[in-house]
Amino acid sequence: MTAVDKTPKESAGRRSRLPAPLRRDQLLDAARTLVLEDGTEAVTMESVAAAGGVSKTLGYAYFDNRTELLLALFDREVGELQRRAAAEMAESPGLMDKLRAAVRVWFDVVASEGGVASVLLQSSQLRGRLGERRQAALRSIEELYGRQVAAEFGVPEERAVVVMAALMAALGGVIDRWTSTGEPRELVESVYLEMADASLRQLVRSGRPRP
Amino acid sequence: MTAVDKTPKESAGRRSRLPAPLRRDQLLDAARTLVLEDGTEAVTMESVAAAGGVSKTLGYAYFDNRTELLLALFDREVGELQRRAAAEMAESPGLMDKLRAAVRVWFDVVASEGGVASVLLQSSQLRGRLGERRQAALRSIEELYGRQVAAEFGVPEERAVVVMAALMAALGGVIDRWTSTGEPRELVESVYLEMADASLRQLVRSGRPRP
Amino acid sequence: MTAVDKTPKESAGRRSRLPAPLRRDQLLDAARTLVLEDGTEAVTMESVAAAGGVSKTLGYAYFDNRTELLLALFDREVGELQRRAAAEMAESPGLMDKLRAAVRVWFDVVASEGGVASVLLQSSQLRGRLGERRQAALRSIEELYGRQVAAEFGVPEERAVVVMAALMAALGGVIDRWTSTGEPRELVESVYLEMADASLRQLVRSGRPRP
Amino acid sequence: MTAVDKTPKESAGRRSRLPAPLRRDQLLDAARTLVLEDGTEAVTMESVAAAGGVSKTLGYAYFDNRTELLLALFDREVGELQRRAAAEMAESPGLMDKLRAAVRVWFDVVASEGGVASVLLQSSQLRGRLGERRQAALRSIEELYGRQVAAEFGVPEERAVVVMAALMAALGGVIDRWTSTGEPRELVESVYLEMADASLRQLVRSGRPRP
DNA sequence: GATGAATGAGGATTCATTCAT
DNA sequence: GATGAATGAATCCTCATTCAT
Repeated sequence: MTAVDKTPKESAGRRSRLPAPLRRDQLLDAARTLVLEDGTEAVTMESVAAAGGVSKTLGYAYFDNRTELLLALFDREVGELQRRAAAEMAESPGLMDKLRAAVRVWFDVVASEGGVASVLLQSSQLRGRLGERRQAALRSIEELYGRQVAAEFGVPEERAVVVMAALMAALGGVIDRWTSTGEPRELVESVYLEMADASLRQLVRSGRPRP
Repeated sequence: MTAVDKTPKESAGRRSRLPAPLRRDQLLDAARTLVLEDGTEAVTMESVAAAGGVSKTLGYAYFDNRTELLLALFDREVGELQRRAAAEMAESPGLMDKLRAAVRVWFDVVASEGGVASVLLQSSQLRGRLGERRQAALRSIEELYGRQVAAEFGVPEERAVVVMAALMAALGGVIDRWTSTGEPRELVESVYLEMADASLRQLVRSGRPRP
Repeated sequence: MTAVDKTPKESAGRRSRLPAPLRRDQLLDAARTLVLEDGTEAVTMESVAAAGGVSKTLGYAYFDNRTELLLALFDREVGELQRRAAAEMAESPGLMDKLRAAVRVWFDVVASEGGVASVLLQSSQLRGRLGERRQAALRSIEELYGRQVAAEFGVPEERAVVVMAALMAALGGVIDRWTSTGEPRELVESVYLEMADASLRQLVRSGRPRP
Repeated sequence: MTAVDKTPKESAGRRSRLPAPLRRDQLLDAARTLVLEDGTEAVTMESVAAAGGVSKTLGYAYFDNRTELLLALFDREVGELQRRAAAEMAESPGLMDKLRAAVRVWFDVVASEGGVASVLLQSSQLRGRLGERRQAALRSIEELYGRQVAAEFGVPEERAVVVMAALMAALGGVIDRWTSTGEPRELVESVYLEMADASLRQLVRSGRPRP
C-alpha cells in the first residue's frame, strides 16, 4: 500500500519472492550474523527479519517460533562444523593427526566466519531446549572421540570422555582468548595442540597398568 | 509462584527495615540463587525483589540498574572465589600443589553451592559491560597464574597464559560435564588434574630451549 | 496438529482439482466442524483450509473474506435446519404437533451432528453482519411461527412472537444443559415440550378476552 | 517523556495515581462497557486500558492476564446480579412472587446498565475457563432455584432444574428480542412472566401422581 | 482452480525504569 | 529506607489479506 518498490533492489535478487529453501537459509544466515555480533539473545524474530530485509513476521512461515529457529541454526552450524571436521579427520592417519586436523578446521572456521558453532557449543548459559541440544551435542562429541581414543590406546572410556570434555572446552577457551586478545593464531593453536597432545599421552600413561 | 495474587492484600507486609549493606547482600544472594537456577537472564529487578521478599523496585535503591546489580554480583562472587583459592594456594608449597588446591576449592564451591562464579566466568554469551568484566577477570586470572608459572619454570609468559586460558576453560568444561552427567567427582577431578599437570609439564618442556 | 512441519516437503500435495461447488461445500463442512469443536472464533481462513486439506489461501477463491464464509455457513446450516423442520411440520396436523415435530428435529440434529445451526442461532456474542444475520433469522423464525400461532388461536401476534422468542431461547438453553450435563434426552425433551405446551396454552388463555 | 500533562485532567480525578482497588474497579468498568458495546472479543488488555485512560499495560498490575480480567468481570457482575435478585426475592412471599421479583431485577439491570451479567451468562460461545465458569454459574443457578421449586411443590428435582434452565435461557431470549426490537418492556416482561408461571404450574401438574 | 510467498495490523506479555509518597 | 502506581519499549505470535505464478 505504501508504495513499495516492486523492482528488485540492490545487487543480487535480494528482495521479494524467494524459493522457500533459499529464504530459510537466508534467515538462518541473518540469525548467524546476529549471534556472532551480539549473542543468542540478540536473535529475535524481528531482528532476524530486519537483518534479512523482510517483513517482521515472515520468519514464522519458516520456523514455528524463535526457539525452533535457534535450534535450526544450531543444527545447521554445528552439523556443518562436525561434517567439515570429520572430512578433514578422515584424511589424517593417526589419532593425533586427526585431532590436529579437527583443531585446524575449528580455528579456520572461527577465523573465516566467526564460528557460530563454537559460540553456541560454549554457551553454557543456554536454557531450555536449546540448552539441552547443546549438552547433547557436546556429550555426543565427547563420546565419539572419547571412544576412539579409548579404542586406540586401550584406556578406560570413562576417563577418555572426561579428557575430551576438557579439551573441547579448552579449545573454546583459547579461541575465546585468541579472539579477545588478538594474539597470533600460530601461538595459540600450537600451545593448544601441545597441551592436547600431552593430555592424551598422560591419559594413556595413567590409563594403562604400569608394569 | 506461578499465580501471583493480584488482589490487594490485607495483611500488610512487615517492612523489615534492614541496614543498607545487609539488604544489599540479601538482594545479591537472591540474584545468585536465580543465576544458579535459571541463568543470568532470569535475573530481573522484579525476580530479585520477589526472591528477596521485598517490593518490586527496592533494588533500585541499591543498584543503579540491572547491569550494575549483575556486575556487583559478579565482583562479589568472583572476588570471593579468588580469595578462597588464593588462601588455599598460599598454604601449598610447589606450583602444582597450588594449582591442585585451587582446583579443589573450585570443585568444592560448585559442589556445595553451585558455583555462581564458575557459571559467570564461563558464560561466553555475556555481552556489554558484564561481558567485558568477565573477559577482564579471565584475562587477569590467566595472567596472574601465567606469570607465576612463567617465573617458576622459566617459560615464556605468552605461552603460559594461553595454557592457563585453556586450563581455566577446561575446568569449566569438566565441571559442566560433571554436573550434567553426574559422573563421580573423584574421576572428573583426578582426570582434570592429571591433564593440567601434563599440560604444564609439556609447557615447561617446550618452553625451554632444547639443548 | 501442534507442530506443523515447516520444512519444505518433497511429496508434492496432489491438487485434487474439485468442481467449484463441491470445493465450496467441502470448505463449509470444514468450517462447520470447527464451529462445533471450538466455536466461531476458531474459524480462521487458515484453519478452514487446513481442515479441508487445501492451501492456506484457497478459501479466498470461494469467499470474499472470513465474514462472508461464516455468513455462507450460517445461511446453509440455518436454512437446512428450517427446511427439515418445515418438512416435518408439514406432515403434522395440529399446531402443537407441528411444534413437537420441530423440536424433535432440533434435538435429532444436535444429537447426530452437533447442530451448528443451533449453536449459531444461540450465539448472542456474534457481532457485525453475522450478528445482524442471526438476529434477523431469529426474528423471522419467531414471526413465522408466531404468526401461525396467532392465526390458529386468535391471539395477538405481538404476544405470540414474544412467546416464540422465549421458546426458541429456551430450546437452546435446555440443549445447552443437555449437552453439558448429559442428562437423558427423553427427560430434557419431554420437560421442554410440556413447558412449551403450557406456555402456548397460557398464551391462548390470556390472549383472548375473558368473558 | 513526550510531555505528558501532569495536572489532573477533565472532571473527576480521572487520571494518574489511584488506590489499587479503585483502579481495579475502574478497569472492570471499562471492560464492562466494552462487553456491552462489542462483546467479549472486544475486551483486550489494550482496549480496556484505552477505555480507562491508562497506559496499555497497566492492566497487568491488576489482572494476571486477559482471561483473569474477564473472569473477574464475570464474577463481579454475575455475583452482583445474583445478590440483587436474592435480596429482592427475600422480601417476596411465595415462589412465584420471588420469581417475579428476580425477573424484575433482571429487566431493570438490563434497562439501566445494559446487563453484562445477562450477556455473559447467555454467551454460549465462551470457551476455556470463562466458558466453564459460565456453565458452572448457570448450572448452579438452575439447581438453586430448581431445588426450591422441587421442595415447595414436591416435584422431582431433575425435572425442576430443566425447567429452570429453560426459563433462564428464555429470559435471555426475550431480553435479546426486547433490546433488539424495542418492543415495550411491559409486553415482553408480562408475556415472559405468564409463560414462566404456566411452565411451573405445568411442572407441578405432571410432577405429581394424578389420582 | 490452486498454491506459495509475503505483508501489516493487532493483541498478549514482560521488564526496566520513573516518580510520588 | 521502602512501597506502590504507572509507563513505554520490546517481543512473541496469530491472522486476514494481497499478489504473482
